[in-house]
Order: sequence, then C-alpha cells, then structure tokens
Amino acid sequence: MGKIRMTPAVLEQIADRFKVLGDPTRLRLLQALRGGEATVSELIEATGLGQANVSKHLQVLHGSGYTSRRKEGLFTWYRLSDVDVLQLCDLMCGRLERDHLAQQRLLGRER
Amino acid sequence: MGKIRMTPAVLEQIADRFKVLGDPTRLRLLQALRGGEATVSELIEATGLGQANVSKHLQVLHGSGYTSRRKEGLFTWYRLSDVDVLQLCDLMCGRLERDHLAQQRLLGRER
DNA sequence: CTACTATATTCCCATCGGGTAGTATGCTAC
DNA sequence: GTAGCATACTACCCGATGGGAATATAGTAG
Repeated sequence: MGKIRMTPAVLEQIADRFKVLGDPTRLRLLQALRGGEATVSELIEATGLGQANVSKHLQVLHGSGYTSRRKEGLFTWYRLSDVDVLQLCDLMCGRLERDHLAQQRLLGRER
Repeated sequence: MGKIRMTPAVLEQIADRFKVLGDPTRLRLLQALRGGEATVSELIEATGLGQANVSKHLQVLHGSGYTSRRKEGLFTWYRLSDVDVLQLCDLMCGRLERDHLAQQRLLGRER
C-alpha cells in the first residue's frame, strides 16, 4: 500500500485533493454525475445552480482529475473519471452514519 | 451501502469532513499520530509548527471526530479515533500515484 | 456575414480560514 | 500562597475561495 513516503510535500498534494471534495456544491455535481455523463446545462438544471458557478466548479473537479470530458459541438459532456470518488464519499458517509448513531445513543440516554 | 440519501444537507456535512482533511497541516498531525498517542508538545516537536497553530488544528480534528483525547495532569494525549482516516488517506494516495504514473508516461512519450 | 446558443472566463464582493502573538486557564511543585 | 509549565482561547492580519453579473469564446444556423 504505502509506496509513497508521506513527506510534507506529498501531504500538500493530498490535501489539495481533499480540498476539492470539501465543497458541497462540487459534491452535488459529483452526485449528479452518478447518473452518467451529462452536459453543463443538464447539471445546471439538475442542481439549480448558476451557470458560471457550475462551469467554474467543473473546471476545478476536472483539474484534479475527478472528471473526464468530451466536446460535442456546442456541448461539453462531463463524466466521473473513475469510481474511487464515490468510494471516498461512501467511506465518509459511513463515518457520518456511525457518528449520528452514536449521538442518538447519547441523546437517548440523557433523556 | 447507501442507507443515507445524498441530499444537499447531507452533502454539506460530508463536505465539512473532507474540508477538515483538506489542509496539509492537519494531515501532518494525523500522520504524526500514526505512531500512536502523543501529547501536544510532542506533536509540536514532531512537526515544527507553532503551539497555537497545533492546538487549533487539533481542536478542528477532534471536533470532526478524527481524534480522541484524554487529559493526564498538564498533558493532553491525542490519538487517532479509528483507522478510517488512514484508509481515506491511502485511497487518496492511490489516486496520486496513478496520476503521477500516467503523467510520467505522457512525458516519456513526448520526449 | 448576423443571430443565437453553450460554455468558459473575468471581475467584484463578501466571507472563510490559516498563521501568529498575546492572553487565559488549569495543573504541579514548592 | 507564588512560580512555572502545558494547553486552550482570543484578536488580528491577510490571502484564498465561493457566488453572481457581465463579458468573452466558440460552435451552429440561416
């Protein structure tokens, strides 16, 4: 597993990757892409976000390699570049789930 | 897997978790904790960061449940609360590795 | 060519977040 | 009690970032 040594420089690159996922708007876009390839317009409609906003975030996602894209006439089709992204989200989601359960247990005991 | 529906509210919570990992200083602290429980002073020495800085980031990590802690006299001992954090880092690290390889292949071809 | 459309980019503003210095808290030793 | 230490908290500066309006680019239709 650990072929890479976790030097500060490497950690900075990893942090950059996490930072890209640390924005709800971008996560919404990634979720929307779960359904398959989509154009920018479709993503705008699916999320209700502004055009400039969506376009900008898509550049960020693509810049970090989370998406692939192809141009077809006026349209740009975006898709998830691999499934690791979803795996990351699911892992994080699992953490959330457990924490919520733990919190509910605490609340249940107190009341 | 997907017991939770990915509503915008949920995605916001997930984004918050990722945001915490999206900072190189915090990743350095998590890495330092890989070696086991440590006091704040030890983390300061291990990383070379300022005291206030380390303390603040530890609050953030603890607030998101990435660490547990116990007080012992003057000292506060921090430790990783589970191994999922490391799994997340390894997954992200795997992405990095593949991207670097892909980039090297491209550079190799061009020259 | 002009008009229209989809996407990208630029600019501006408000907010957020990291780093640091200084201060506060709280424990220990004496 | 005082002195000293480990840690936490506050205040401040400053650079980064998200959002939106306006503008630019580039492809299409006629």
